[in-house]
Amino acid sequence: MEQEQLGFRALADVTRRDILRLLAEKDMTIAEVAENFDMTRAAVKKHLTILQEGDLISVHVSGRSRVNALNPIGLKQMFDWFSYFDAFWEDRLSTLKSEIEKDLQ
Amino acid sequence: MEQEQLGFRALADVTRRDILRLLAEKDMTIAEVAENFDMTRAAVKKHLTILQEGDLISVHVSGRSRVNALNPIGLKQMFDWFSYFDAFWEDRLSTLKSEIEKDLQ
DNA sequence: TAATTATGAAACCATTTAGTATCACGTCAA
DNA sequence: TTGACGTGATACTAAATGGTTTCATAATTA
Repeated sequence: MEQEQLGFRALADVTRRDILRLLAEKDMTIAEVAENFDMTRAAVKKHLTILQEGDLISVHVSGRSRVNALNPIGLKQMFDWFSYFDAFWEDRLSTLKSEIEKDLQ
Repeated sequence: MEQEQLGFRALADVTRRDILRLLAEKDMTIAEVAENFDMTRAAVKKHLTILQEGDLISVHVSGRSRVNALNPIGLKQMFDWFSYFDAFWEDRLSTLKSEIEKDLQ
C-alpha cells in the first residue's frame, strides 16, 4: 500500500491516535501501552503494527522488550499533506472573516 | 460518532482525499465529481456524504443540483489536530539534525 | 536449567467499508 | 404535462477492520 494511505489508515482509529498522544509523553513497551487501554495486549500490538506501517512510530528491540517511540518525521509528513490546502483555506477563511465583519456593520 | 473521528474517517480513503483536491480547484456537482473517477455516481455520492459528515465539505442545493464545496474551517480543524505534536517534533527534528551534523564532522 | 516474562503469530468472529445495481423522487424544459 | 435529468435511498456483496483466544518463542532470573 502507498505510504500516504498507510499513514491515513493509521490515524483513522481513535485508539491509535490515543497511543500517539501517550507516546508523545514517553517511549513505552507494548505492555506499558496496553495498560492504558481496556483491551488485550494482542489488540494493542496490532494497533502498534499499523502505526509502524504508517511510519508514525519506530520500534527498537531491547532484550525481550520492544520499545515503541513516536516518529517525528512520519508525523510531520502527515502534517505536511495538509499544506496542499494552505492557500485555499487562508484565502477562504479571510473571505469568511471579512464577510462576517461586513454583516456586523 | 465524535467529530474528530468523523474527520479522520473521511480522510482515510484515497478517493475521498482526491475529491478534496478536486474541490480545492472548484466547486462541483456530484455528477462533475463522478466524471473524475472510475466508479458509479452512487459510490461517489457515498464518499461525498462521508466527507460532509466529517465536516470537510459543505453542500448547497441549487434546483436539482447539489453543489459540493470544500469547507476550509473543517479542514483547518484537522490540520490543527497535529499541532498537539508541534513541540514534540520540533524538538526531535532539531535533535536529529544536530546528531546528523555531529556524525558528519 | 526451569520457571517467568515479553512478545509474536495464527485462527476465528462481528462489524464496517467500499463498491454494485436498482428504483423512487423532485425539478426543469419542451 | 410529460419526459429527461440529477439526485436520494435501499438492498446486496466482498473485503478490510478491530477485537478475541490460544499457543509458540526468545530472553531473564532464581
